[in-house]
Amino acid sequence: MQDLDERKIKILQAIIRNYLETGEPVGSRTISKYTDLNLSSATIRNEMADLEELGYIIQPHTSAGRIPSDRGYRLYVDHMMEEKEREVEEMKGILLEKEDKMDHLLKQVAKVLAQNTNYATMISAPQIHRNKLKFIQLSRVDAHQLLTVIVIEGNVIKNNMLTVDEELDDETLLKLNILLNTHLNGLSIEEINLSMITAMKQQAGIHSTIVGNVIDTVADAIKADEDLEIYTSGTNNIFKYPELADNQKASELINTFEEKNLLNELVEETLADENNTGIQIYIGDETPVQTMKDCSVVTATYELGEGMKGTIGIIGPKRMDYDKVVGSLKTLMHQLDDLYNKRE
Amino acid sequence: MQDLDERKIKILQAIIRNYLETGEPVGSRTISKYTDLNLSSATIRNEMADLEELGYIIQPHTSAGRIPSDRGYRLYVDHMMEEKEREVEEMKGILLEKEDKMDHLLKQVAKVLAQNTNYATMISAPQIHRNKLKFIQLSRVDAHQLLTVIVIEGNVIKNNMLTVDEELDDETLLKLNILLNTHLNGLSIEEINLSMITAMKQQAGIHSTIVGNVIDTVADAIKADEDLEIYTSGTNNIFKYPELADNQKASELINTFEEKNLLNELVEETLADENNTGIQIYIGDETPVQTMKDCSVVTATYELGEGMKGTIGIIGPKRMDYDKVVGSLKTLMHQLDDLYNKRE
DNA sequence: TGTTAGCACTCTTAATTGGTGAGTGCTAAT
DNA sequence: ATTAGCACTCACCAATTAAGAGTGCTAACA
Repeated sequence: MQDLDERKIKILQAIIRNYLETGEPVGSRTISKYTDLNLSSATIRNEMADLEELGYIIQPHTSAGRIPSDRGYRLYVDHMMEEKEREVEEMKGILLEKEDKMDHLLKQVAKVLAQNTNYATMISAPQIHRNKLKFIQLSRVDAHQLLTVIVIEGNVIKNNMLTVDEELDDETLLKLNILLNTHLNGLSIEEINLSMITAMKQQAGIHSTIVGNVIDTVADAIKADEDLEIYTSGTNNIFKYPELADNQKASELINTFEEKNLLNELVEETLADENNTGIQIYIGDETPVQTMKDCSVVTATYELGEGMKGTIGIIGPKRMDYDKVVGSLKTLMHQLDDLYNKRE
Repeated sequence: MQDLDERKIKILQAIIRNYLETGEPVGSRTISKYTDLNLSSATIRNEMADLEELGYIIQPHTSAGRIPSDRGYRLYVDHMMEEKEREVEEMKGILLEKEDKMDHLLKQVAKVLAQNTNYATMISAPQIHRNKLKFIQLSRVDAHQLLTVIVIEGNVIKNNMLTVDEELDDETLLKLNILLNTHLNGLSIEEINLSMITAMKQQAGIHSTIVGNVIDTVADAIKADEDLEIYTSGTNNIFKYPELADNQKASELINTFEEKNLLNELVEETLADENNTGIQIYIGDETPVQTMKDCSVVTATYELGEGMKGTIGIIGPKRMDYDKVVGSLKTLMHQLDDLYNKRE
């Protein structure tokens, strides 16, 4: 950056802005008119030659205009971007509708964001970090079927249906419930050890199998949360950008969005980076997901309180409208905050 | 069909078989060698001219070979197909793993089927027709939070967390539970009428708000089941077939798979048709989903007992390997049957 | 009468060519 | 330091050509 004077920066900025709009290589004459520098195309050409040597722009072939390199984009998003005010009223309306089921909410967010930006989006369900058991309940649904309900901190609810051989009367059921709750409440999965389990089984007497089953269910419930849920939307938006729309790339990208576990790295990388304002930008090769090396990825971390953090990602071409995307994400994060405060 | 003699049928069959493999228009010389008819290409040409006149095959342009028309495909799947034995061992293994959560199972089925066939697949969650309430339970999770658990016939479980102002002691809770269950058990949503609700609220006294909330939850729970869940997999398989892989079509198809509600028609159409062996084939324009008019769609109805019916669909190019697909679907349906019997 | 060989014809596909225009790099003049 | 001017490059497009596959038709044949 120190190797760039004022004028070079202005020119680079103009090149990037123009390329973001058109997607075509931009030539010296265009810049000469587009900027208020009042320089001839020849001068611009000289400057552009410098910029190319410094690695900020690239010539796709000998006599074409220039396009920004990854390094150029990086400089742009780091220093030259001006965040515009975003109009996300539409988002507001939709989001604030009554949406009490988490998965619906997340799907909705992904969808609205995709429609709003015209890029592909993903959102990961909040990860519960302190997986403590809050509540267990065993109920008899009919003669041989028991329903296990488990509530984890953060009000995440898991169910399981259990088929049992023996018939249980109300009193036994109550006893089992008390047994389970007194022993397990407030514990995390690591804190439930074998001796505790044997003790409980002993107290349960002939119903020890049930206790065993319930504990399995608890284990499952907490484990199931580890392979985190990811929702995506607007994947077909990639077809709007010719540089991503060729069969090879499109197929790979679509596949990445379908096999959502391929997005895990993205989520983890985003969550790992703590020292940021909440928004990160990966340009081209910087991305943690290989198949997206021709894209740019903008991610944000959202938090719904109690340490429930999740990741939102927007995936588009390198020439994505960074200002707009960052703006939208920021607005969205505020709205999620509001939503959480209302919900509690 | 009556207008086709033995030889014409053999030739048509050969054309279709060959085209299914190669995807290229097939010429007279190829057929002359491919079949055991021992006819020269000239004779074949004459026959092909006839077949074209009858509408079973098409010439993409004046001097190319022939490809099957929709009508040709139709004749093929109706009469000329020979179902081969399918090797679906892989499927067997994966499916029979412990999968107690319905949505996991369905995702798994879609995925395995997609890998097995190399086409895009979809599966709809079984629709519960008789939506009767089986069980309701209100539990106190902490001071101001109540957990509502609702079990519907077919062991579908729904939860909702309820925030209440008043604190409830155990006894009141028990009373409310008894109140709710005695009134509502075994009822379908249509059977819950206003007078019943007022009666319950009256009995609940100061806790009538809670009763109201619970009933809302019940309504939601049953309603949520109506916009049926659909899972898809292998959408990027469409890129393997050039005739579907151009940007326009691919984008539309991907979008159809993402906006799963666009697949509803397919599910409904399949479920509506009762008088079949369980497998239906839609060729080209026959499909109920407009965006798939360049595809063929093979659907099957599966049943998990208690009238819980769902639909499996395979979407691919018209030149899909019908034998294989039908075989796979049949095997799969048997396996689902087995699975159900084991689970109960 | 059904089958076949032969041939002219059609049409797609791929490779080649030439022209055009956008854009560059360099030089010399300002 | 800036700019005008000019030769040069290269992608893009359209037109041309050649090759190859496949057809339809006719005439000969069994």
